Amino acid sequence: MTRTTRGRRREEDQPEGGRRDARKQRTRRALLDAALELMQGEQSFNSISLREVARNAGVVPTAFYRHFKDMDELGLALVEEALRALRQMMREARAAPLPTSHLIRRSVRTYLRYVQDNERYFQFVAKERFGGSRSIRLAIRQGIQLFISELSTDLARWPFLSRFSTEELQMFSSMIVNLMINITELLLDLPYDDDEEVEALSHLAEQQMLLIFLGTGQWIPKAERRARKEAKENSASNG
Amino acid sequence: MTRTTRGRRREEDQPEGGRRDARKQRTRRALLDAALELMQGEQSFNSISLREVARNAGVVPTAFYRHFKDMDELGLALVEEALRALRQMMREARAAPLPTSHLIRRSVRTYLRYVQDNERYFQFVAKERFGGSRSIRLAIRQGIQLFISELSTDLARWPFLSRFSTEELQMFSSMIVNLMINITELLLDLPYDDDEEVEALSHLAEQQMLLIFLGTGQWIPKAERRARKEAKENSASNG
DNA sequence: GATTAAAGTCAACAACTGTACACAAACATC
DNA sequence: GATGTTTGTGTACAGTTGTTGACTTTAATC
Repeated sequence: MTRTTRGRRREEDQPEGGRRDARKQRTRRALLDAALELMQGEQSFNSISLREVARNAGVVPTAFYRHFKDMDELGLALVEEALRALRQMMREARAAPLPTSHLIRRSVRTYLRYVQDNERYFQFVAKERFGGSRSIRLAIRQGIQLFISELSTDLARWPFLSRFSTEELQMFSSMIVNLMINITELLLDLPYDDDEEVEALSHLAEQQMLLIFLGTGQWIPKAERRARKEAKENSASNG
Repeated sequence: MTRTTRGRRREEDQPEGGRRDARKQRTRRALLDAALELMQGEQSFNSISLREVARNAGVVPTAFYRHFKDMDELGLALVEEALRALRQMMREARAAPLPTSHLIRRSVRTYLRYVQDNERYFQFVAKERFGGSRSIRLAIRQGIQLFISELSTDLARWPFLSRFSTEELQMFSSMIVNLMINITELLLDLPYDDDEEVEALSHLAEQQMLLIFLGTGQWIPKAERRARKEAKENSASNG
């Protein structure tokens, strides 16, 4: 007759395990999903109402407050979820490093596939990156910055990029990230997932990345640039 | 006693000249300005209300309908104004071509100055590029595409870029434009116009452009690439 | 100067919004 | 099994919204 849950008495044990909490998490999820759903259309985040979200989640408006004090708080939760998922993907990609052959090709495709699978989140982030409240914008910006930094440390391990300063690597990374953000936004604006169009976007992204890498090949590191300048001045004063 | 305007009787003459029309244009402007003003804060375009705009323009809500049938129509008018101003700037820049020395430096600075001077419009466009209604998004996208095309034809005149196909030039142009869009958005998000920060952004933009141009220097045109491949195949079959 | 058309005002409406409060049900804990 | 807490419901209220329709004022036209 005693429940299987009899064992755990102390509150510290599995504080998120009860039936009650499961229920709570379920409607919380429903609210988040409802918000994402509503943003699939023309609406932006601060044009959708608390009531609309509640209605779409199959819950009465006042229940909203049991989960979020504000719409803004819900918005931040969405940003957090989106960026966490992205970081997760990055970490996995790093754990199983691709062979250098066709590396760009593969990682671009993996990424775009991921965007398609999590379209709603990316839709949200794209809209709120500049349209959202200050706090939301900041959260997104920080997420992107983190992204850039991680890519930067990855690039540092590439032999033909090792001669650059972290500052320069950051610049390269930010260009690559911005490029991918741009491609992402093009992908999101496709009327429907047309495989041919996605293929074209992949190709475009690859080409653009290649161009940047070609650029880095010709880039003269800051340190060297200074050295050359000094050499030139010396030869001028000597001649 | 006869007014100085007595001369023009026919409606076809100067259809926009009357005192009445002047008044109309004035409140129309007030409405547009009010909308821009309201968007300076946290709000996005479809979260500001018709009444709010009218109130801010010092006019009763119903007067709005004498000028726009919709908020969406007002939004499109704003896009149109913003893009027209931008095209105007481009045309002037082309009419007085800069000397090639420090060309990048100068044009970047001219552009960023322009963004600062027309901050409200750029703020609006940045927010609505992905947050707005379908029609607004489309209008903005078309404007950007036009921008890319014009830059592309300009680049075609540069000697060291003349060997590329229009398709390739379009790609280079789109990268440069996207780069500048990114810089623009960074500029708009500065808490206040801090000259030092603006200077840093200018420098960043220059560096990034330079990297792209270095990349084009190494880029093998599609036509040549095919030729080389064939040559390789021939030497393989001959050897 | 009378007539006509346009630009703006006023009052009213039904619908929707965020939030407060008292309440019912479900569950955890003793 | 009684008690207290948590999660969701129901009702209510004061504000705001978009849009109508009838109105005044203002300027252009005959």
